[in-house]
Amino acid sequence: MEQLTNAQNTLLQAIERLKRAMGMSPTVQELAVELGVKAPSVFEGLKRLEDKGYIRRQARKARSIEILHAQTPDKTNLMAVPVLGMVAAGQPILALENQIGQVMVPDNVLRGKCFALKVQGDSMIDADIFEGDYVVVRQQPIAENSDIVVAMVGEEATVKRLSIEGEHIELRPENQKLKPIIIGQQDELKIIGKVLHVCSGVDTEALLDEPPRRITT
Amino acid sequence: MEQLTNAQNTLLQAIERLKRAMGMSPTVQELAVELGVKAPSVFEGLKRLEDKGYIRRQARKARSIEILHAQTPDKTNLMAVPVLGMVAAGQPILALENQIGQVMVPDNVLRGKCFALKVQGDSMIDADIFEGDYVVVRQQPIAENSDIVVAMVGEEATVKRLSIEGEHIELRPENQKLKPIIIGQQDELKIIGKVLHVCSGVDTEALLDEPPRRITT
DNA sequence: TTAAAAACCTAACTTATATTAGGTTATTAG
DNA sequence: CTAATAACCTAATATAAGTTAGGTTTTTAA
Repeated sequence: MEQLTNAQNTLLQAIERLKRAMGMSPTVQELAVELGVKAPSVFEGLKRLEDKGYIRRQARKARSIEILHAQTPDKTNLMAVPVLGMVAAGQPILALENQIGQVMVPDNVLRGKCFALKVQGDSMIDADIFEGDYVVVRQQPIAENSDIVVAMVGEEATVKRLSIEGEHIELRPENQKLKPIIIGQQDELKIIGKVLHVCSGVDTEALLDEPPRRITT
Repeated sequence: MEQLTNAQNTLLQAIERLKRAMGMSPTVQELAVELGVKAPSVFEGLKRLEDKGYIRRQARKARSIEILHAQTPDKTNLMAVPVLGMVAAGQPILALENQIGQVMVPDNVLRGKCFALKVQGDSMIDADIFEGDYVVVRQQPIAENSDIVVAMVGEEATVKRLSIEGEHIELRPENQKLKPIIIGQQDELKIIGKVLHVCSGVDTEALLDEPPRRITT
């Protein structure tokens, strides 16, 4: 990979900085302001960075800079969340209570009192929630229309998308093949909480077959 | 939070879908194509979504839609990476070998053979690497200019930014207060690997003070 | 059933963003 | 020292993206 000049280095770092700060790729002009130069200079610099393979972009598209070789690695902040049991995503099976483990969750998704449940069944696969995944749930007694919730229907816990249309309440699976659970006036529905995040089953096998070699450069 | 109409719901879902697929917020026109309608219709829909508090945007800015209430939660895929020891980010202190634990890392950052090291010292704080953090390292004997690397200088392991200018090699701290380590011709420098990611120290205290209440809705 | 709101359209228009042209001034490598 | 490249500029231009105006049709709620 080809060397970067000073100015190119500064530019690449500015892209990373702004991207982090704004949560989106900066525009050419935003970079120009940040660096105290004019837009065409930035544009030229971007072409060089692209030639050298550090970034990729889509011609004429706004905010389309993709960083291929970040100068500074990203950071993840994980928090442990207790796993309180299983929850059926297909046929409702089991209930909650008693901690059976922990999952790690990026801390920025957590809000309020959270816990996790291991998913059984395949009724939410279109929402990318699969058997063995963990749903991170914010404990709350009320939910809104179209929230994905964990709810008790009678004695069984389930994950579904909540649909409230006036008086008519349904728990809808996210799976073409399955039918909604319609909640009648006399059915007992308890909202346990709202699903904030999904963690896929953890693969604990070591990535490292051999110990790190030490080779002089 | 106010109810969404059908069309608004479809729009919000399309925003989420495109955002995931493209890695950036879609434009009004891209949404129009996706939904098979014209741009002004989308624009109108966006205003409604904003009024109802589901999204936020910056007037006239391209790709500035921020989702405040996602319809479908994000997913994290974590993998366990073995922690092989400590590494000084200030004064080089200790070496590697022998697994002392594991850290969880989002799987998309991993490439090749990876392991983790716990960081000591504060020489890389400007790169957001703090004492107690874990650096995720890709094992490789060669690195490029401006990579953040783990390297052995004599018998000590350290994390620094590698600077190669022709024959002149330096290990530069990312901390205004500290000086670079200059590598002479006879100094022994072994590159252990490149830092791909940083994980902050894990907070294991439970988030849940009380067990989930069950309150009927 | 009827009025209001939502959802859509076409046709501009404005602003933002990317890009080109053509030049000057540093910097770098031989 | 000199030629080449990089880094910058001003001035325009082209295209993308967002927005407005004014209308029709569909849906929703009273």
